[in-house]
Order: sequence, then C-alpha cells, then structure tokens
Amino acid sequence: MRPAPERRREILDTAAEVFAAQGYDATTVRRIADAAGLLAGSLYYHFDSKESMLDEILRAFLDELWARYDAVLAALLGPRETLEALVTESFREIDRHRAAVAIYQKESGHLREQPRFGYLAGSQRRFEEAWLTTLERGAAAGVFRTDLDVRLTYRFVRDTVWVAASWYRPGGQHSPEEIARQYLSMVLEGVALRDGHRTYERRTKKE
Amino acid sequence: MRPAPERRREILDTAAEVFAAQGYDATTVRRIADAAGLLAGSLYYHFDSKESMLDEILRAFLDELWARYDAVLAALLGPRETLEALVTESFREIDRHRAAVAIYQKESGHLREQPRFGYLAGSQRRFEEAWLTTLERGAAAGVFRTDLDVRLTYRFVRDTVWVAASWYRPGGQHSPEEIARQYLSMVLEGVALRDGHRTYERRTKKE
DNA sequence: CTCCTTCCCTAACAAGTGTTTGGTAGGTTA
DNA sequence: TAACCTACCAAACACTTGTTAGGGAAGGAG
Repeated sequence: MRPAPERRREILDTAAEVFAAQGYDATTVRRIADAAGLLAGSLYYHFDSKESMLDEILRAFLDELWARYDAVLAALLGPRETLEALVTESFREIDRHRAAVAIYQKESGHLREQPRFGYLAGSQRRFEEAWLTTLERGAAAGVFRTDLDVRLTYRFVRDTVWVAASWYRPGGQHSPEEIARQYLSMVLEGVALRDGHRTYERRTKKE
Repeated sequence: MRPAPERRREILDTAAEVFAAQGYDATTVRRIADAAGLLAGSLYYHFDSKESMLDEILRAFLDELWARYDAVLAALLGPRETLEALVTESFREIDRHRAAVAIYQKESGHLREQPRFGYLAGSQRRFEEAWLTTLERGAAAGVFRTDLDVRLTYRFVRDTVWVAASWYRPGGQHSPEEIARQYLSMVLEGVALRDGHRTYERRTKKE
C-alpha cells in the first residue's frame, strides 16, 4: 500500500481547483475524478456526495479565516490598525485558499438559501459586523472620513479585497503582504496625487 | 392574439434574472420557462438554444456598454475626468443591465475559452487598454500617484466598480450617480481622514 | 367562411448527471 | 498461511438535462 492518508486532502484540493475554474454546477464528478486520477464512483469511497466536498471546502476555508480574524479582533487594536490587519489577513487567506475563496465568491450567493449551507449567512453576518464596527469606530475616533455612507464603504472595502481572488495567482510578482500594502494605500489615501503625498515607498519584487 | 412582439425581450429578461440569481449552469430551461409563464419546449420557438439566450444577453450588454465607453473616450477629456466618466457610466450600466453584469462577472471567466464566446476576451482586452491608458496618462500628467503598480490599480478600480452588481438593486437608497460619486471619492481621495479634508458633501437620499 | 401566421402545448428523445452495488488487487496483521 | 482492510474499478441505476417533432388554438387577411 502506498502512504496515502492524505489522499483525501489531495482529492479535495483537486475538486476545489476544478470548482473554482468551472463553477460548482458546471463541474461533473467525472471531471473531478479525472483530474484526481481515479474513476467517478471511487470518489464515493472518500466522500458521500459532491455536495459534501463543496461543504468541506467552504467550511475549512471559513474556519481558518475566522481563526485569523478573531485573533486580530481580540488584539483590540485601533480602528486603522484593525482595518490594516484584517485586509492583510484576507490577502494571506487568498494566498492560501485561493480556490476556496473563488468558490465562495461565486456560489455563496445562492448556496446561502439551502439549509445545509445556512452557516454561510451566519458567517457573512459576523463578517459584516466586524467590518462595520471597525469603520464606525474609526469614524468616531476621527481617523476615517465621516461624510461617506458606512455601508457603502464597507462593501467597497470588502469587495475590493475579496475579488482579488479572481485574478491572484500564488507565486506571482507580488507577495500577499505587498498586495495588501498597496491596496491599503489606495483605500486609505486614494489614487489621486496630492501635494506632499509620497508616503508609500515601492518595494522591489520578491525573489 | 395578444400584442406581444416584445414577448421575446420579456423572456430574455426573465432568463437573465434567473441566470444571475442561480448561475447559468445551475439554471434549467424549465426554470426559465416557469418564470416566464410557458413550457420548456416553447422557449425553442423564440430561441434556438439555452446558450443562445446567454449569448444574446451578454452581447446586448457589451454593445451598450461600449457605445457609452466609446463616447466617453472620444470626448478626449483629461485623465481624471475620463476616469470619473467611465466609472459613472459603469454604474449607470449596472443600473440598467444589473442581471447581465452579474452574469458577466460570474461566467465570463470560463466562457471566454469557448469559441462562441471568444468576443468576451476581445472585449476585456479593449476594456483593459482603455483603463490602463487613462491611468498612465494620469500618472504622466501628475494627477494620479506614480508609486503604485499600474496593473494593480487597474484591477482595483475595475473590480471595485463591477462587483457592485452583486449587491446593487435598482430603486434602492442611492441613485447610480450618487454611488458613483461616493465610490470615486473613495478611490481618488481615500477613506482616511486628513487635515482639511472635507471636499465631499453628503447628499440626502432620493424620494 | 377559409387560409395563414403566431405562439404555445404535449410528449417524447438521447445524452449526461450524481450515486450505488458488488467485486477485487494488494498490502497489513495474526 | 489465512483473514482483513484500504483504495480502487466496472457496471449499472434512476433521474434530469437540453432539445425536437407534431399538433392545435386564436386571431388577422382574403
């Protein structure tokens, strides 16, 4: 027998990759099996349904994400530092779970209505609350602007970060931290040039 | 006989709505027919395939979008004014073609590889070029920052605008122009508060 | 009235779907 | 050696999918 206790994880990663590329519904179990190097029926030795694979992928992603987010929130940083930390952690998460994030982005909208995936709605509520309170704290403390609609700002920051999963490829030109830094600079300072504005120093690309 | 020369358009709008909500592959022709008030087979009197419906929806959207974009680009405005006009037109397009935009966002990634939808890749190229040159013009003219990666900035602005289709609902609290104004303010000036920063005046909501 | 066109229905089709069942090669344990 | 377990295959299952063929009701045109 070969080693293969991690064969399950291997298949799951393959499935995530295919789901992210083709969409969940457009992906057949035979396609997954092909990419993983076995036959369709054999998948059911490891998983009890296609839906279970999706469920496991999303749960693993959200669990890890919330572990990081909770650590940031528990540190009780200032609003600006909290925002910076959340954004940075988000990009790191995209770096580690790119496929899962892409799937979440594409499918969570209509999966939320299925009872089995109800936890997606719960997660989104927590998500929204964490960001909104951070933004409101910042507005109250005078570090963020107060002339913007907070919910609009929330969606702006949230989308800005997470859609990066659609184009980000690990091992690319910029590290997750570098991307986070530039994104934060844009979100916080804007892209327009102002007098005396030159706070951001470009880094050389890695390797 | 009832009037109904626009019955075709009616069905197509319904299809777009369902595609946007459930995803193209997850949508069955029976579901579309249900929502449109006829039986599945009857759809084939108006259209010759499910794929044709998708094709027609996306083409109509892109045609209208490019008509507006070309008008903006032909006006030869300054870089900042061009960016503002492009963003505003984009939000107007989301207002008019919300479903089509949402479909485009979700499906264009893997549709692009199909020969029939090759024009999606072409459109994206033109899209990218229009935004990149605007940003580069602005950087050269000293109205945009030069310390940011241009391609990163491009994706930032692009995604920021178009993902709004996932949450925007026409007839909501803010008009497209109002959303465009706040988004532009965030993108250009940033969300951080600075001394003497109070250029943006909040509008009262409509109605 | 009759003919014709428009728009839809009924009923079925073949292909593809997720999933199950029974079997089996080959290593591990006794 | 024999019993056992893991990880897979082969073949089929019931069902759903997009699509087609033939027919028919309703109104306009002659």
